[in-house]
Amino acid sequence: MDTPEKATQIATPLSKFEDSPVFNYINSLSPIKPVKSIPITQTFNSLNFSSLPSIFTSPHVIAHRETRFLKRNNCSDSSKAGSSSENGNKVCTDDGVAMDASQLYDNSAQLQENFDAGVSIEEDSVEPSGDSKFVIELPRALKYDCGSPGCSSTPCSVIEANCVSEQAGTSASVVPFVEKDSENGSFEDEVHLQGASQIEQKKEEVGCDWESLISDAQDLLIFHYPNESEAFKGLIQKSMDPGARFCTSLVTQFSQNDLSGEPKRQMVDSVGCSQHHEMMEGLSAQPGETSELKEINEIEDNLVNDDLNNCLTGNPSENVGDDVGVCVQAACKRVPTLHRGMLRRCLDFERVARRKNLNDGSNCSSSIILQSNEKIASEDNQLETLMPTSDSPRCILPGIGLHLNALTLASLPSQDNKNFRLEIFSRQLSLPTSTASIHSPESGQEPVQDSLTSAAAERDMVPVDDEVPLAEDASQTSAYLVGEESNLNSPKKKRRRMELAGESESACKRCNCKKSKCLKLYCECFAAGVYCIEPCSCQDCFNKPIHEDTVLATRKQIESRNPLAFAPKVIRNSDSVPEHGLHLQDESSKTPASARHKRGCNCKKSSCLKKYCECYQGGVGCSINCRCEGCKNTFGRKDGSATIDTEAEHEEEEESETCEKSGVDPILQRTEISNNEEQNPGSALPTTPLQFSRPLVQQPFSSKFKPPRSLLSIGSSTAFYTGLNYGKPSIIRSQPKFEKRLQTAPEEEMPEILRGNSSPGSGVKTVSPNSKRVSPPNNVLGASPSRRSGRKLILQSIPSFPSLTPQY
DNA sequence: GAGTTTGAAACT
DNA sequence: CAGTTTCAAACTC
Repeated sequence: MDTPEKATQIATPLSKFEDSPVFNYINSLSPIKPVKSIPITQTFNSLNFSSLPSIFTSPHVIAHRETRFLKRNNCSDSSKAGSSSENGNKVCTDDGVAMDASQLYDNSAQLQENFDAGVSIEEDSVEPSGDSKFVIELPRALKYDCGSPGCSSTPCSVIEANCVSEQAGTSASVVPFVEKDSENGSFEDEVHLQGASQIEQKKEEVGCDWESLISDAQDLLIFHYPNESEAFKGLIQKSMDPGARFCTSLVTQFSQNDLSGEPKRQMVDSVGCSQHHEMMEGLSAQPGETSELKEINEIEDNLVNDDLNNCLTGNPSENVGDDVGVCVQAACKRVPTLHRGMLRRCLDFERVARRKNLNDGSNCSSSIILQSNEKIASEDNQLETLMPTSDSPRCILPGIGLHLNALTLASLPSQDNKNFRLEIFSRQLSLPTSTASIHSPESGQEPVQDSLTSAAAERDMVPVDDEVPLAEDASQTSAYLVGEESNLNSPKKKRRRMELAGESESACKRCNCKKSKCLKLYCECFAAGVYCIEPCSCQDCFNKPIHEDTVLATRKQIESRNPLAFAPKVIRNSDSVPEHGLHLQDESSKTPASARHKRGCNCKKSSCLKKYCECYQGGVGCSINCRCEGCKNTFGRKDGSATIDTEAEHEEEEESETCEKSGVDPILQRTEISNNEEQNPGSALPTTPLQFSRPLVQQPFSSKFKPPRSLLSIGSSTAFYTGLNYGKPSIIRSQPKFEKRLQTAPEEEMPEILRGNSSPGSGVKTVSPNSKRVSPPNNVLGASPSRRSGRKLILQSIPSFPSLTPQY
């Protein structure tokens, strides 16, 4: 490439310099004899050998990056900036879809090519255009992969990145790219404006195409995943081929496969994008390809997705930025805000968490999903921190569901964290867990199935819930939606999905902060560990990916003040160990609710009957920790009047009524349902029968629970707690059945855990209100216990865990 | 949609 | 640690 020339050029000056009188003089002063430039030249040569453009580019990229950030900030602050980023994400997602389609071909080689192509595309975009954003990320990834000692192989990182992109749903991970792209594309965007506008029109017409795309992609993935896994393996093994081009891969696929049926269609999707793009730009495309594609497109009238595909696929050969820009616009409209926002939101935090978790290893089958997530993180140059998937032996170790706080505290067991993350991701991200799982290279079927199962489980859950639009996290909803998509293509379902999405979105965290800049716990988004998104009507919001540093710093600060600040406010009984004591469950079962508010409320006028009351809002009864006056909490009164099981049941009934309004109850109902499902794993999940056992188990913790809005700390940190550990805040009740069965084993473990982790004091009731904050240690501990609870479920499914948990 | 109420969070 | 202030959600009209 260019490197050799550059090297020579560089070398030349050096040699001249050596010959210069000044140099000689300096040499004379120094006792050390200068070595001639040859070695230096060699160095460059060596670099040349590596010849990874990424290496050279990366520095530039990095340099640009700073600039990019500045730009971002400028743009991002405006609400639109976020949209652009989102769009970008979508674009990436679309690409991912295209990739998936290509994967369907079952040709691992093709898949590899695709991956390579995807990588190359980014590189290409970098070199020619010099567009900072898009380029930046990949180069870095490459760089890290190649250079970082920890990284076993570049391919992995690359693969991860690809996977991320592939996960159409996971757009969140892609976000960084998107933003970059959007920025880069400014120039190009203008050029393509017309095309974009056209696309937008198409989008409007198409309506749900995006979803259909996703669903289609999922379906394909599901069916073909085995191949994919193989392909992934191959990819992993295979070293990156920077030179490979996406177009090439597409062409190859096309030529290789005279595709029939779906494969063709997929091809069309993937290829069509580039084609379409070219056509729009008036660029010359490969003739044969174009014609064929057109035909295909015609055949498939419904593939309005072309727009998306185009955007998604992006024309590698051409400026990515253009495609991105166009796609972004198009994608924006298509993609439900939920997905976008959620994805982005969560991802960033995740990423942060990852950063903090340097130790995360990831090879376990379960980790597969994590890898995908990590890939996402890597996009933002997180690769540095990321450990090679293969490295970590820890997979076995029981992870602690961490919330960001926990992450900071210590290196966490990779697996659990990953799992949690995955779950979180699945929730948060519109992308179904299945997507993520698909990408896992090593996981082979298992991971996929797991993810699928989880998704399926969610689906199952959802259907039940369907009728009851619960206040769910948008993330959950999104995940659910995704899951649905995979299986359900019927228009009704889609509509429902859409509706749900809308509802979920409404349920999704939104803030209206005006003075806090969304950097205080006043802000629900911030408190939940989630970035603010479009739906938020906040002012001067700093809780955006752009201000990641600020957000993190603020979080740290707040955490330093109150380690539990970002912990879920409501803790399940089992999870709540720190406060109530794990053993208490039996005893605690007598308490009004299985869950309790972390700190307790301080209500004086609301009688704990309104959402002003955090306990009530969380769907939990008041406890000793509460300092409320005139408590009438329907979920359980402070005095314990409601504590009895029978009462609890009544309350549940009442709650169901109440909750319908509040939106909390539905969750509970769901949980119950989920429990039933868990009991009968096979019943619900059609997709992956075998793996149900695991997913089912896990799901309860992760995905199934749809904590009440306030409770649901969607954010990574909180999300971890909420969803995984403490998770189920509102769910708490649902647990009764679930817990009772599951806990039999778990609870046994719990005591040990408590002993090991929690201070003796925590054992029973950390009643004192003050203790609320005292818990920091507990929190940490609590996190682990909560994990266990989560683990518990997992453990049942997985034999190995039990042994591990006791250790704690 | 504006205004009020409420209680958590933040501050002193 | 207690008291006060600030803040934004929840609620009411």
